[in-house]
Amino acid sequence: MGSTERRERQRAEVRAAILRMARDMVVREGFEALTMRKLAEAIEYSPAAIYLHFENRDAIARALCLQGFEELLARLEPATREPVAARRLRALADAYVGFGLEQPETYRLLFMTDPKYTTDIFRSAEDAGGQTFQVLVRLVQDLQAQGAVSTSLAPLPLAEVLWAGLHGVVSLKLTCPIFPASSTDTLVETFTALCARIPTTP
Amino acid sequence: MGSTERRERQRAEVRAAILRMARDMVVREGFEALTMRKLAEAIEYSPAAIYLHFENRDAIARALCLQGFEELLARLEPATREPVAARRLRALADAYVGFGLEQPETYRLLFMTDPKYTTDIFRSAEDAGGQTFQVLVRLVQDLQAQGAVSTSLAPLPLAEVLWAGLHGVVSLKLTCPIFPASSTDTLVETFTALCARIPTTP
DNA sequence: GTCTATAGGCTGATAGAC
DNA sequence: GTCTATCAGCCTATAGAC
Repeated sequence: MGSTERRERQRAEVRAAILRMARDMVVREGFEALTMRKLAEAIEYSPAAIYLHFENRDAIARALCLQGFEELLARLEPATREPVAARRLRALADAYVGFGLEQPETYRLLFMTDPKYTTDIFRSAEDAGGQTFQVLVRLVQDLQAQGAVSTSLAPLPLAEVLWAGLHGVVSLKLTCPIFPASSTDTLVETFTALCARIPTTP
Repeated sequence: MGSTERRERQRAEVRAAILRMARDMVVREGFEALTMRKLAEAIEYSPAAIYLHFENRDAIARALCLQGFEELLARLEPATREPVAARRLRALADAYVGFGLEQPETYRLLFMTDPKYTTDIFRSAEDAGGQTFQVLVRLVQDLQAQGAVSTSLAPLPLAEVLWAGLHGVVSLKLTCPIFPASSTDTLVETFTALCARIPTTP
């Protein structure tokens, strides 16, 4: 009797379809434009059907955030393998900013919409938020070990400031298309240069 | 016959009352919660009356942005008078971040809501946005002249990165109350230390 | 100028039939 | 499980009476 399994599978498929479509809609039109009705219509179900898989709209947002953050992590991953800290800084910065600008609406949902969602990412500790932050802490420690950053500054706030700086560049570019007149590349270049000077090889 | 003047005055008073109440509501509950109905009720007029003074909700938002940005400018002004560039950097940073955290909903409206509003601030060139930016450019030039920032970086992108960094700190603190675990003061301290080393008096 | 009334939409969420 | 129908509310904006 594999009928329970089949039902489970079908159920999971509907859930996945809801999420896939929700993601599409958010990417295209932003989270505000994601309504239960439009979502239902898009997957060709009635609005009520969605509530069998998600408690409410917030639950969908949370699932999308989790997914979005995993995409961000995946995007950063290759850069984490660069051994020279100063180069790793630049690679991570490029990857982070690239993600934000290429997926503006996802980025907005993750970091610029509701404190609730953003907080969730960082509260689920060891996964999403914590992992990414650890990447930055390690980077800062290596930068200091390799003489690119003053050791008189504490690594934790340094890593936080690093994140804040990148977030500032991304979010300003997103909410104010005309202000930072410099290209994204120039901004990242300038920011990373400020953060870490290239160590003089002795 | 001063009756036209009286009418003009009354008209201006109603307009001012609308803006005052709108500001209050935004400060208390955020821009999203500002609706024409609630606004009308609060000033004890009918919704239709508001449309005699403002074309639509967006026009109110623009007026509030202008006002908010002037408040920000006023808040920065004292710091601009500090002659030692490194100290001015710190004073400006404190003032900027202080404004953002004390008036979170105003800050959100100015810089984190709709690109349209934020863009307006910077397009009206010589006033609001441009003025503030000039303050930062002058700061960077002085920092370079006083040996606190490398002259190998261009002043314009440097000033933009400075703004982005401060914006990053404020907006992360606003949208993610738990993430930057460090205190605002520590973050600003760390950020300004990264931006400018204290020049060694020769 | 200010009102009432209303058009013409939208929303999240749920009860109850099948 | 899925639907239809609907509740109960919100919104911006405007027409037309006073």
